[in-house]
Amino acid sequence: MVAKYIQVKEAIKAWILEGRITPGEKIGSESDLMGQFNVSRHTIRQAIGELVHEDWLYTVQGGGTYCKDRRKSDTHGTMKTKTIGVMTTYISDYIFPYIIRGIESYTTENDYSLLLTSTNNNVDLEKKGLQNVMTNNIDGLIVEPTKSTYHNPNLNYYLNLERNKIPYVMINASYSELAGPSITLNDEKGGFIATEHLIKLGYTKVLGLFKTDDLQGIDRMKGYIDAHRKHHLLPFPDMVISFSTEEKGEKLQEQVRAMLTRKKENRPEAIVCYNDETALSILHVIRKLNMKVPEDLSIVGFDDSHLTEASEVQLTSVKHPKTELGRAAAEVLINLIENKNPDAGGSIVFEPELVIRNSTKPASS
Amino acid sequence: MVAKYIQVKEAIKAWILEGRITPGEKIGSESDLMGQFNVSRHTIRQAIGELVHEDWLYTVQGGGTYCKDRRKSDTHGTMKTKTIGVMTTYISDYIFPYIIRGIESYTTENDYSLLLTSTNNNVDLEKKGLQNVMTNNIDGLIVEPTKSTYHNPNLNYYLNLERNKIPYVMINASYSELAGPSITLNDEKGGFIATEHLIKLGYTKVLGLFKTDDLQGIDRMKGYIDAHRKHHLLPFPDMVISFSTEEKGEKLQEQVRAMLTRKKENRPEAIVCYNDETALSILHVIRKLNMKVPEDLSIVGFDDSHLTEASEVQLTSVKHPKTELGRAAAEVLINLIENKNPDAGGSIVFEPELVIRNSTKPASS
DNA sequence: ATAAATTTGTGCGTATGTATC
DNA sequence: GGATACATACGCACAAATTTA
Repeated sequence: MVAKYIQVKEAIKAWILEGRITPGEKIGSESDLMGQFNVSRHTIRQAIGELVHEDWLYTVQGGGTYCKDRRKSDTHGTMKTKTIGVMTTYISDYIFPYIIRGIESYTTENDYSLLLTSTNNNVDLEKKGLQNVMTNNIDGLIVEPTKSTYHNPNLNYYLNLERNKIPYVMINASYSELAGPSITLNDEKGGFIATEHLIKLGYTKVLGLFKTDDLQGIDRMKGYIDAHRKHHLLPFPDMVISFSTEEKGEKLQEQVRAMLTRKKENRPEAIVCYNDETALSILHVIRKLNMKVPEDLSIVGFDDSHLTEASEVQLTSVKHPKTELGRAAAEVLINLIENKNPDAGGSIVFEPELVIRNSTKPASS
Repeated sequence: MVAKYIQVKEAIKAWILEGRITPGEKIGSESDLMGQFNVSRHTIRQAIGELVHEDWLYTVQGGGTYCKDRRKSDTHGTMKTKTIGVMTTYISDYIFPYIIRGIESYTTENDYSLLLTSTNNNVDLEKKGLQNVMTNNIDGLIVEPTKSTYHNPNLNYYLNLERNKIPYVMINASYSELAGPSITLNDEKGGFIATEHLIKLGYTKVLGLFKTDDLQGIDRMKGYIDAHRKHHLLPFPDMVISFSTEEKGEKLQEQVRAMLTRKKENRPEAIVCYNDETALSILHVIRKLNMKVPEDLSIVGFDDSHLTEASEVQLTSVKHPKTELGRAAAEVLINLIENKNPDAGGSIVFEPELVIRNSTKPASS
C-alpha cells in the first residue's frame, strides 16, 4: 500500500513530465486538489511540500502553486549558501572600506555573509579571485572590474557565472561586453564639474591627471575635455597626463614636477586629479617645490575620501557615494538572487557633487 | 514573529553546532520535544522534516531521530576550502579596516580567502556569525571576542570548534576560558603610558573614561590606576567613568558634561579616553562648552586611528598595531591550519607606543 | 521468543494568520 | 474591502517499525 501523499505527488509530477502543466503555469489550489484526489488538505500539502523541496514546484502565499522551470536550476548547485562574493581592486584602502561598509550593512540585515577577495587591479589576481569565489559556491557576486579599459582575459569566467545562473553586479565601472547590471558614479559629469569649477574660477591652464586603465579615469577625462569645450577653451598641449596603476607613484610625480618647473607661461595654474590619492601624491611634489596651495596652484581631487581632510590643505573634491553605492549594489544583487523583483535588476548611476574646500581659490588676474 | 517550527528548528540546529549532540547521537523523541518546546507534534515534525531535508538529521521509523555526520555526506568532505572566517565586532568602521587589511595581506599571499561577519559587540549576533562560519566549512577562524568581560554564552560553539579540530585565534582580547592563542596589544601598558604622559605633564586631576564590557577597557583602566599608584597619586573620587557599548553615545557625553561644568577645584584637567572614538565624542562636548583643547583641557586618545587627524585638534594617542596585528593573527592561524610549525601557535602581545600630537600640553602651574 | 511499550509515518479535522488578487 | 490561497498551529487516530521488558 503506497501512501496517499506519494500517489498525489507522483500524479502531479506526471502532469509536469507529460507537459500538461508547463513551467510557470499554475496548478490547482489546495482545495481543488483536495476534491480531485479526494484526500485531506494535509495530504495535499505534504505532497506539494516535497515537490517544492525537490524543485518541481514553487508556492506564492496568497497567489498559488506554480510549476517551476527545472532547467534553470542546476540540480547540485541549488543549495543557497547565503554568501555573496565581493571582489574589488582593494579592500582596506582608500574609499573601499566605505563601499564595503555599505555592502555589509545590507547583507547582514538580510543574513548574508561576505566572501572578500581583492585584485590589486591585476587581471591575474582577478582570475585567482574568480576561481576562488566560484569554487566556494556563492549565491552572487559584487565585482569591481579590473583594468576595465582593456580587453579582459577573464571574460569567460563571467560568462560562466551567467551559464551557472549566478547573478553578479559590477560597481564603479563595467565591462562593456557583459550584460549584468552596474552601479556606478557618473564619472564623466564628475570630471566635468571638477574642471568647470576651475575654469569658472578663472584658470585657463588646467592640468588633468587621469589613470586610464580604468573606465572611471577615461570618463573623468572625457568630462575634463567636455568642460573645456563648453567654455570654448582648448586644453593646452601636454595638459593631460594619463597613467596606469603601475605608474601612479614616482613616475607620475616626476612628470608633474617637470611641468611645474617650466617657465611661467607654460606652467599649469590648476590641476584636476584622477582621485584624492593622486592629489595627495601631487601635493607632496608641490610642497617640495616650495609652492603653496591654493596661492600658487589650485587643485581638485576626486572621491571626497578621508584624505581630503588628512592633508594640511583641505582638498576640494568630487563626492563619491561610497557607502550608498555599496548598499545599492548589495540590494540589487540580493534582489536578483531572491528573484523578488524581476525588474529591480537595473543599473544605477549616481550623480556627483562638488565639495568645495580650500585647495581652490579664484585666479589672481 | 518567528514561526514556532522555525524556532524549534534553529534550536535543534544550535544543539548540533554547539556539539551538544554529536553525529550519530539520538535526539529526543517527538513527544520529548513536544514537552521541551511546549508545542504540538505537528510543529516538531515540521521542524525535523526540514532538518532532514537539509541534511542535519535522519530518522528511523520506530527507532528515533539521529544527528547526521555532515562531513561524510558532503562531497567535499574534509577537503580544505582555503577559506578562513573572520568575525570581528565591526568590519568597516574605525580601526577594523586596517586590521582586516593586515589579515588580508597575509591570506591572499597564501591563497586563502576571507569570510567576514561582524557582531556589533552583541552576543546574539556573535552566535549567528558562529553558526554561519561553522556551516560554511571554513578551515580556521580569526575572532575578536564580543563583550569579553562577561561570561560568554557562546563558549560551547568555540569548544565545538576545538572538537572538530578547526583552529582559531583571538585578536584584541581573549576569553579566559578558552585555550586558543591570542594576538593582542598590551592594553594595560597602553593605559599606563597614556596616563603617565598626562601626570608627567603636571596634571593631578586626570579623568579616565573606559568601556568595560571588553577586556581591552578593563586592562586600560588597570594601567590608568597603576600610573596613578606609581606616581603616588590617588585617582580623584569620581574620576573614573566606565561605560558599556550601549552607553558610549549620549549617556557618556552627558556624564562628562556634568563633570566639566563643576567648579574649578573639582573639575578634571585632563582626560584619558578608552579610544579615539570616545575622545572625538568628548571633543564635541568640550567644544559646546566653549572650552579649548589643549589650553583648557588635555586629552589623550587610544588606537592612533585616522580620527586623530580628522578632528580640528590632532589627538595624542596610543599606537595600536592594527595592520601588523591582523597580519600576525593570519600568520599564526595559517600555521595552525597547515600545521607547519607546531610550536608557532603561541600568543603574541604587541607593545604600545605613545604618539604625541597637540591635544596635550604641560599643565600651566 | 513474545508481548508491550515506544517511536516514527500517514491521514484527517479544525482554526487562525497573512499575502495576493 | 472581500474573496481566495497559502502558512502556521493544535488535536486526534491508527499504522508500521523498532526497542525493551
